[in-house]
Formats: sequence, C-alpha cells, structure tokens
Amino acid sequence: MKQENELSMLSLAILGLISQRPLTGYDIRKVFATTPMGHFSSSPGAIYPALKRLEDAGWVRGIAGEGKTHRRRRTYEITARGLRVFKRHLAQPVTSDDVVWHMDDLMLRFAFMDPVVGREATLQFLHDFASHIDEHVAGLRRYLDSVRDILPPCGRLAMENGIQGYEMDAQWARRAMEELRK
Amino acid sequence: MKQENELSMLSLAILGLISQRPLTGYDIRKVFATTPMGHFSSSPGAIYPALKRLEDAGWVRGIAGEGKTHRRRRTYEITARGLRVFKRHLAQPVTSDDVVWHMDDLMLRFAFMDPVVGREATLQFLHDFASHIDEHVAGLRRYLDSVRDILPPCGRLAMENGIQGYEMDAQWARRAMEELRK
DNA sequence: GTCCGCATGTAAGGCGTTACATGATTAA
DNA sequence: TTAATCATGTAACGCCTTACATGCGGAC
Repeated sequence: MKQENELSMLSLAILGLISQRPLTGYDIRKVFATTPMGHFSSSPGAIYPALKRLEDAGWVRGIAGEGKTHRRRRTYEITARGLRVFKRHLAQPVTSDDVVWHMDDLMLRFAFMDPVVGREATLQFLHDFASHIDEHVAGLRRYLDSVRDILPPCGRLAMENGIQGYEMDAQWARRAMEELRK
Repeated sequence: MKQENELSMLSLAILGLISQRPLTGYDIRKVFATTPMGHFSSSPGAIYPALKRLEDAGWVRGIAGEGKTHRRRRTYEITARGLRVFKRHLAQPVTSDDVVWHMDDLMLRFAFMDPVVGREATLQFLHDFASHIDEHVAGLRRYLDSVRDILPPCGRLAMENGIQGYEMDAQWARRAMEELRK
C-alpha cells in the first residue's frame, strides 16, 4: 500500500520516453494524446510541471533552442543520474504489495524494462509477477467463497471481474515469457 | 477524459456503503482494510476528510454518540439529497470516454447499481459497457497493427495486455447479463 | 488577415498520501 | 499494567485537474 519509490507514474512514463530519445514537452503531450500509452493526461498543467520537477531533481536536462526556426522550444534529454534512478526503479523486485496496489506501475515498468535491464531480468520480472498474482488470486477466491452466500449478486459479479482480471494477467505473463524466450 | 460528475471514487464508495446501512468512519476503514473492496486506502487521512466533505455537501448526516458506551464515535447515514446524487451518478449512461478513462469508476458503479436503479437498468448498463469496450478494442487493435513492426517486443506485449484486459471485461459483462437474467 | 496548430507556461483548487497526535476501552 | 484495539482527527506535502494566458508560424 506504500509507494516505496520516489518515482510517480507520470515521472516514470516521461523518463521512459525521454530515455529512448530527447523530446520536447509538446512531443510528450502528443504521445499521450495520440497513442494508448498508459492513460496519462496530456494536459500542459501535468506535463510541464512534471518536466520541471524532473529537471530540478537533476534527472533530465532541458536544452533551449534546438530547432532551425526561432520558435521557442525546450528539448529534454535524460541525465546519467536520471538513467540510474530509472534503472533502479525498473530493477526493483515485484512484491505482492505491488500486485495489489500498483498494478499499473508494474505494467509501465514492464513496457520499458527489456532494453534497460536485459532479457534475463525481464523474464524474472514476469515470473515473479505471475506467482504473486497466483497467490493473490488464491486469497481473493478464499474470501469470495467465505462471503458468497451473503453477497448480493452484483457484488459477487464485481469481485469475479477483479479475479478474472488478475487471472488474465497471470496467463498473459506466462505467454509473454514464452514469446520472449524465443 | 473528464470526470463529468461531482462524485470522486472515494465519495462514491463511501456513499454506497453508507446507503446500505449507517456506518462510522472506523467501520468504513475496516471494510477497506479487510475486504478486497476496490483498492481504497483505509488511512484516516483519507476517510475522515471525505466524510466531512460529504457532510458539508449535505449528502450524509453524522450522529454523535450512538453506542451504549461513552466512547466517542460518529455514525453516518445517507440523506435524501445524498441518495438522489448517488442514484443520479449510478444512472448515468456509459460513455466510451468512461471505458477509456474511468473503468474503475464504472466497476464501482456496477457493484452498487442493482438494488438502487433496478435490474433492467443494470442489464442496460452491462450491454452498453460491453459495446463500448468492443468499439474501443477495435481501435486499439487497429493501432497495434499499424505499429506492430516498429514496436519493441515488450511494448507490443504491454499493449496486448491492455487489449486482453478489455476483452475479458466485455466477456465478463455478457456472462453477467446472462446470470442476472435468471 | 484570420484561423489553426505549435509550444510553453501559470494559478487555483481538490484530494489523496504520510505522519503525527490523542484518548478511551478491553484483554493478557 | 501494559499492550492492543477502538476511534477520530490534523498538518504538510505532492501532484493532478481545469482553466486561463501568451505568442509564433503557416495555410487559405
């Protein structure tokens, strides 16, 4: 239930994009607005302050100018420190806590993981991810069985939706492991 | 991408619980801490201010005392106005926007829906839910096909995870419709 | 010459988070 | 009597949201 890491979801997403190649704030907004990348807001009130925080932390560096025209724009690139923080976040072991409270963070980590921490670590991640889900699903099923009779039908159905979502994630992870091993 | 309604997720969850029977803040914390009900924080810093906001809005009413002991406690019950707001929120039609940005809100609405808005409306909800998902999945698939070749393998897998999650939800909704019709 | 897309930002407000604080009751 | 549980709150902080503001450049 605790976010043990200093990286918010948005910071992670931005760091991940910028780590691949330098981008302007506007570029990032376009990525969020036009691709189904996470569910991040592309509003300037989110992006520009986030970039400023990352720059203040020393994790990205903004370079003014860049373009041939005189149009004002700032291109950001990741710094060595930023890359270290990014890698450390991606390399964190999966905890059962993550599975319950930070599933979206886990998926975001996965999306950026492979080129940064290597294939072996990615496979390990998927393996741990799947086992923690199995464990959590077992707990949810136990709970559901214990309250099945007293739960209204829609409460039960809502719970089943959650459980099936987790089961799907575990299956997906195991398929992903197979594909990545090839 | 806009939350068109005045009810935050936490407010909705609290209103839903209290609408079933009067509860204290501590009762609500226990529900959040001990059942897999949503993924709400059971921290006092979330619950008590939320109850205060609901009371200020006139949607719940707190009654002091209650218990036989002299222990200080406040029991909250929903007001007529609160019930109206709650019902109106549950009765909102499903939009494609909801499916993309507020899936968790939709599931929460569903969990409380049946006794409040009736079986017919619940079935309608599930039907619209499933169709909007179908539509959204079609869009995601088109996007995935258009970038499949240039996407790194983990990016592709992360997207597939999202798509499969949506497909699971649509299947679940159709199964739920069948079960509720019986 | 005006509208649209590019491009960057600020201000106010809402709400959740962590951490801290307090005090009563019950079980060992 | 001491620890755990019951029970309610506040304060500081972070970060996202909406809305507003500003100015350049190209297309028609």
